[in-house]
Amino acid sequence: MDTPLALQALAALAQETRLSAFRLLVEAGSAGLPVGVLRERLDVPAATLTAHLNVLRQAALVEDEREGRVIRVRANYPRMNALLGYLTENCCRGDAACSPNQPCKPSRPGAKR
Amino acid sequence: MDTPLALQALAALAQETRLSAFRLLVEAGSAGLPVGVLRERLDVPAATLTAHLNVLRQAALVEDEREGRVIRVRANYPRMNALLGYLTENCCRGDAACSPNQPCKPSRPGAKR
DNA sequence: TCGATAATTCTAGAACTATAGAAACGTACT
DNA sequence: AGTACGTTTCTATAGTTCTAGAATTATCGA
Repeated sequence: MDTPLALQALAALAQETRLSAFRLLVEAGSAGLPVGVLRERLDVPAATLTAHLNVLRQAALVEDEREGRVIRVRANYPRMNALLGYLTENCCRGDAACSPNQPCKPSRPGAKR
Repeated sequence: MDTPLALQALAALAQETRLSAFRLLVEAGSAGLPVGVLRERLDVPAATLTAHLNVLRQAALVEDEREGRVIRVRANYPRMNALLGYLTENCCRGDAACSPNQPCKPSRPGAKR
């Protein structure tokens, strides 16, 4: 990940509604959540949520897929892991004891809550 | 780490000069760097750098110590690790295969560059 | 084709953030 | 005391981001 992408991702996450939305999606795993469910859980007007989702989309932190009228949104785990890696890159001059971040992979696509 | 602290840390990092400064400090390890060295490497006016350092300080991402006229700034590793942990918390519904982030610890305080 | 529902785009005002010059402050040296 | 140096605070301006109502688009079922 390069600096402009990391900045975009950080700026996207640096806002309460977006951070909460992203965390709900990270928790939801690869099944993701419909926009309407996010709207309900976050309790924001639809236009406001869309504006925030657009920021997360541009930063490629989430992806979505239409299912009829519903749009299902998912966290982009590889992008999230790339961001974590970027932040710890060259930690302590690349010392082997440092930066041992392991990626987070959604392993149970449709598991129950 | 709670949500307001995470937001503050993310907002602090979501700016080019601050992100670069923080990364230089992460790389520098626990020896940190004097403000003047940061100013030189980042090539920004002193007042601008101070304003940015104040944001990183408020977010507790850096700490500093006066050494005579020089102020030496250090990355706050525990805080950085807490932020990374916050972002992956409850990843994929707390699945054991997920969120195995390991902390980054500066292990060689005064190692050469 | 119509009506309902899900989500989006458009828009504009309010709130916030970045930038950097000038002045001030703290420490060191003579 | 006086000068130099490193850093900060103060301040103002320019620029960006947030928010949400109203209008719009897309899909579905009858």
